[in-house]
Amino acid sequence: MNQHSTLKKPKTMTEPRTARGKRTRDKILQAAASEFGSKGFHETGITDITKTAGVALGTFYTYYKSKEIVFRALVSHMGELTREWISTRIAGAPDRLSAERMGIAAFIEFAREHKDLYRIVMEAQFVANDSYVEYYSIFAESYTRNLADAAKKGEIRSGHDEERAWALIGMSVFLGLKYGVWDDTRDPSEIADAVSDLLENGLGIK
Amino acid sequence: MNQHSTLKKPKTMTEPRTARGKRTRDKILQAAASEFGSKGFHETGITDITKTAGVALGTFYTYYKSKEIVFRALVSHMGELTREWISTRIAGAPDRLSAERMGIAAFIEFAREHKDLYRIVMEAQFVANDSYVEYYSIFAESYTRNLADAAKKGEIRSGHDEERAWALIGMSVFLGLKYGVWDDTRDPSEIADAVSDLLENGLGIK
Amino acid sequence: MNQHSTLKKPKTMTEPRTARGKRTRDKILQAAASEFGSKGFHETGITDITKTAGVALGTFYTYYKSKEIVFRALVSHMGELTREWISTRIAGAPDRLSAERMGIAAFIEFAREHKDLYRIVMEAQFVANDSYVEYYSIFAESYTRNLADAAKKGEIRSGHDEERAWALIGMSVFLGLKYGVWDDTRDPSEIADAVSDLLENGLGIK
Amino acid sequence: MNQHSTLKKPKTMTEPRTARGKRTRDKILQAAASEFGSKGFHETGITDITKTAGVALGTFYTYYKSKEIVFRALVSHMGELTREWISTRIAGAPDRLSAERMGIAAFIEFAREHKDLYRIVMEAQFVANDSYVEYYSIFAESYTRNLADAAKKGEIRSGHDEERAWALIGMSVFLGLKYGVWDDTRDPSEIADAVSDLLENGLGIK
DNA sequence: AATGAATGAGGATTCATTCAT
DNA sequence: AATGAATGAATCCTCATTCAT
Repeated sequence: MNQHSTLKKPKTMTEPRTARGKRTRDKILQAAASEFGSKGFHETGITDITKTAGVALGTFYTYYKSKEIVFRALVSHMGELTREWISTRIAGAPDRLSAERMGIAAFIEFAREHKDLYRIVMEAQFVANDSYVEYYSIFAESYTRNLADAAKKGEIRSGHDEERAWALIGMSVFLGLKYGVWDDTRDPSEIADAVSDLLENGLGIK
Repeated sequence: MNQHSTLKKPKTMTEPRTARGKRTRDKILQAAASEFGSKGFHETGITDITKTAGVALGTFYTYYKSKEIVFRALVSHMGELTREWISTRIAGAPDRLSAERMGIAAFIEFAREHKDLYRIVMEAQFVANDSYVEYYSIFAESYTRNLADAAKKGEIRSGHDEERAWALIGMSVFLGLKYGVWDDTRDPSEIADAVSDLLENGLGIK
Repeated sequence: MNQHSTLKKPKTMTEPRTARGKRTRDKILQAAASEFGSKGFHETGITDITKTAGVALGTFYTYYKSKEIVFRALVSHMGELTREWISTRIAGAPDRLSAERMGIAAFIEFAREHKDLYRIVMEAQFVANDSYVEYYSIFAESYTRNLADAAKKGEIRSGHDEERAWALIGMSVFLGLKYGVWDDTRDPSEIADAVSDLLENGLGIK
Repeated sequence: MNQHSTLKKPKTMTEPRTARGKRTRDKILQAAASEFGSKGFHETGITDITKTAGVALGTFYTYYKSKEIVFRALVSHMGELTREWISTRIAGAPDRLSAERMGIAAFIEFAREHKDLYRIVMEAQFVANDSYVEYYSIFAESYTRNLADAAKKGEIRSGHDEERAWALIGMSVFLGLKYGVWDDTRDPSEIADAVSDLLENGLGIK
């Protein structure tokens, strides 16, 4: 895409070389997460971020080339966080079906604990769509693999794994939105149980 | 029809009084759908809309008080369209299970035919969140009712209908995104079939 | 001023030819007075005027070439009104000194009764300065004449009449503003009496 | 110093923190005075101001929240300037009558030297009426006190001081307008002398 | 590394006026 | 004469980004 393999000055972008620098860069990232999360990308100004971070306006650009760049950083940071969160919580699952139930509860809890970050991911669709696609694609791939493995082990019915993976992800995402973000009065594991039957046995009679 | 009887002074907003007026207002709405859909709310300027509509800049404001207002109009317009689309397509379903399968296919087709409008609805979350919540809440309510009715009739297993409804909506939405918007090479009914087994029988063995 | 003795179409400006027309033109002028008077020239839109007048937007331009034109019409209309009002009220004055006292009271009353029009005249300074200058110049001239006559008759001390005229006008205008527009709780003739001594005897002792 | 502790979010308005900042803010204020003064509030664009000030458009908003805000700043700035100017010039007056004569001359001179600022104050009536009222009210109060004191000392006839104060202010303002702004060919002190007799002895004979 | 002043492209909205009916 | 739809120039203000200190 770079037509002229430009020699543009490499900007002032710096990986922080000092501990102080690292701290500052971190404060900014935290602040960005909080501001983007609560006000959204477009309603958040760089000054909102720097004010929250307690640094001067210009300092922002010492660590991030642009507003969009921090946003992207946040999204991939989120990806890692989510995966960690979920995998930690389903680690002890005896089989895939239990893992699914635990995963749903974990997802709702995650959404509830990290409403802000949850929002950031969704907004990525409109700010940095490639990050968004990537985020869910990584998810879907590993999900697909898990289903395939489980099917092979005979823990679940075999089927079209990719499609099932996307379907299940959509389920979790919306349950996270509804019972994590919008209505956080219900007990997550209660929801998980409620949907559990659907997962295990489907809608069909018998 | 006045959704949010805001007390702001009514400005000069007018329902078109002539046929010509109605035509113009419609051209603008169409143009807005197309522009918002392809570029997103924030990247779309009023001039983009009016250029596409083939009217002068000021004409926009003869029919819509603000950029956000058209956007909202579009979202609720979408709500109606989607519900019509789906209900038309599952009209002949013999039972709920078939209706679900047909509904998924219909959803994917809808997303594919109306990629732009699909995007608008999702972006509503960040531009007019109340419209977004309303959009899905209406959906969920009728979905919940349908499940309850079907359960009563013995067509499906009985269960927690609201939770199942949200889960199923999430499923459809993501399948629409994945196989309608992002990857439109697959046959929608093929996808519907693929997920059908999950719906009917769940993941559990036997 | 017309450099090319232009053949520009004479616009659609019409002296109303029908009684209905006259009525309409008048409703518009009344409405303009009321709107300009209460909201000021810049805050008043043509639509405010036509709405108040109960006619359609376009109708305005059937009778007045522009917003500024009505405003000017109003200012000169005002000039006549004021002069009438004052002269009526000091008609029976036995001498200039009495006339002055009565004139001040009349001025305050006028300002109070016609707060809106009073405001229009003052705003003329910034919208149609020539009208404003003319308005006061006409006033000042006749005032000057009156003083000269009175001095000749021996009713008042002789002096520099033009300067005195402007001074006295300023006095009235500010008293009208203060005790007519801003604070209308005081009795106008009481104010006139209060200032009367100043006029008659000046500030000097004896 | 916060006059109207409005509850609006404080935006990013900043008192300049550097000397350079102070200089810039001042250039802008000067430019605003000159532009508003010559073209009036509504005919002056922010770009007119910044061009005259020799800064970029955005810089304006670094120092003033809005067009109206600078205008108000100017009006109160004017209040101080006028009071200083006058009080300096009548400082040596042996008594109130002399002070009055000198005050009138000073006022005319001030209007002549600061035509622009003079205009701004008058326009305040239509742009920021509260500033206008305040401007003259402060004036009237101190004027009233001065008259009362002088009367007590026996320097002038005693009378209704508030009313006299407003009358005298009106006189000065109009003389300033007529012989300061509109017609600046006459000698101010000549005018003052001309009106002096009116002030000292009134219109009455003997 | 940190600061905050300066920049100016960009965009939404208003409104006097015109014109076709 | 009356209407109201259509026009588009004009303008205020925002905010990401740069730069001198």
